Amino acid sequence: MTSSTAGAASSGRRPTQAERSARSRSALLEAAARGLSRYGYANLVLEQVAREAGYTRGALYHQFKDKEELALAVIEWVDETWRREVGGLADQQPDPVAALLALARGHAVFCRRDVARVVMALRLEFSGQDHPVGGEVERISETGVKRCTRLINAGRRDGSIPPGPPARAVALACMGALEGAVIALAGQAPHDELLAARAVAGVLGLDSPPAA
Amino acid sequence: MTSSTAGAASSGRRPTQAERSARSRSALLEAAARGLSRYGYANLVLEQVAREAGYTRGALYHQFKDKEELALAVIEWVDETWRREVGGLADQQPDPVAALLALARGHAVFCRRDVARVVMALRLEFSGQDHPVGGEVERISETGVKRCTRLINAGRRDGSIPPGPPARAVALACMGALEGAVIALAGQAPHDELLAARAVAGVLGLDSPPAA
DNA sequence: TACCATACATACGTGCATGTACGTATCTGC
DNA sequence: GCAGATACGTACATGCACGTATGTATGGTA
Repeated sequence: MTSSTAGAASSGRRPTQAERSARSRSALLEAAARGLSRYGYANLVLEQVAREAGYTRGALYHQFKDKEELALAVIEWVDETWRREVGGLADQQPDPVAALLALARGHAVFCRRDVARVVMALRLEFSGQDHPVGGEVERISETGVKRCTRLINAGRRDGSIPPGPPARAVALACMGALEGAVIALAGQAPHDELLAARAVAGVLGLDSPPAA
Repeated sequence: MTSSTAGAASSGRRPTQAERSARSRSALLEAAARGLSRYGYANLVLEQVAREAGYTRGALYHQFKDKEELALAVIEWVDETWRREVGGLADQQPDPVAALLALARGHAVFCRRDVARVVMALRLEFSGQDHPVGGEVERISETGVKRCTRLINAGRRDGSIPPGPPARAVALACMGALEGAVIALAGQAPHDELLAARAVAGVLGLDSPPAA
């Protein structure tokens, strides 16, 4: 009965305290993500987060140093998930245009979860300040823009993307339009995918992409 | 010398108290708009608003009942300006597609001022709540979407816009992509106009619009 | 000039959310 | 089983920003 030392994730009758801790952390993280997406950072009330996860603020302050660290953990978690689910999708495309469109569609699907608006909400809330949370959001957004910029430059070299404004400006508009459209649609499947792809295609200066 | 009863807006030596009041109100309103755009509602500190306008909180609470009424006044002011500068531009276009593209370009130009993000910031902050401020923002956003929907339907009837997802979904994506792109570009003239127009054209399913 | 209303500044009270200190229960190594 | 650590709950203290009450000066009016 005490063989719950390792590997007994959901089968072991007695959960080890490491598992308990991880479960608590996950639950709190998910609740915080939902809360941040809905209310933003300033309006996020930690007691509500803890209650929604089935705990009290005591548990929260045991897992995270303070509100800021909680938010940073949420951001990192969302970013990791995004890179896995969306970034990977774009990486295995043959040409730049296909990668950009896959990125758009993947992001739309990714944002069907309520976690969608975390990044944009926090970016808006902290833009201009030099708050650590804002800085982190800015950082991961910047990597996205950079990736987009590289794809645009590649597409322009091989002729699949027409010339136009500086690649960085186009990339900024791309990501912005994508996020804006997806948030406005609020996960209205299945149109979100098509419309997201159309938005980025339009910004890139391409003609209407295939509806499939 | 006491002929400052009426019409002596900026010429009268002694400003009447109605003028003084109006000036104060304008200054406070403008500062509040900048603040809301930068920090959102919750993070907006009224003392900072008043100080930035050259007053104290006393003046602010003399002009506005409370924080909420101040925010509502800002929203109304921004909305009126938008309808005048952007809505009018779209109204005098001959066909629906031209109107939608004019709307995109006009919005981009409109958002070169820092007031740009007020609406989107507040909409994100209050989405899901039933706060009066959020309701008002929702209301004016809805009228924009409705206008866009009508234009899309008209364009589809006359064949200038291809069929696709429900007009309302397309309209939502249109406005979202437009706002997102413009915010991301942060007033980078002159590319913002072109890229905004491209974004909406893409969402509508049109081919690349003229670069002019 | 005397009086009142208005515009604005200052001072105070209050609520709410964060962070911390402390208490309690459950798990692990000996 | 027992001592230590770990997970979590409870209670308290602090700060910050809002809203209000009060004071003061300036403009309008008789």
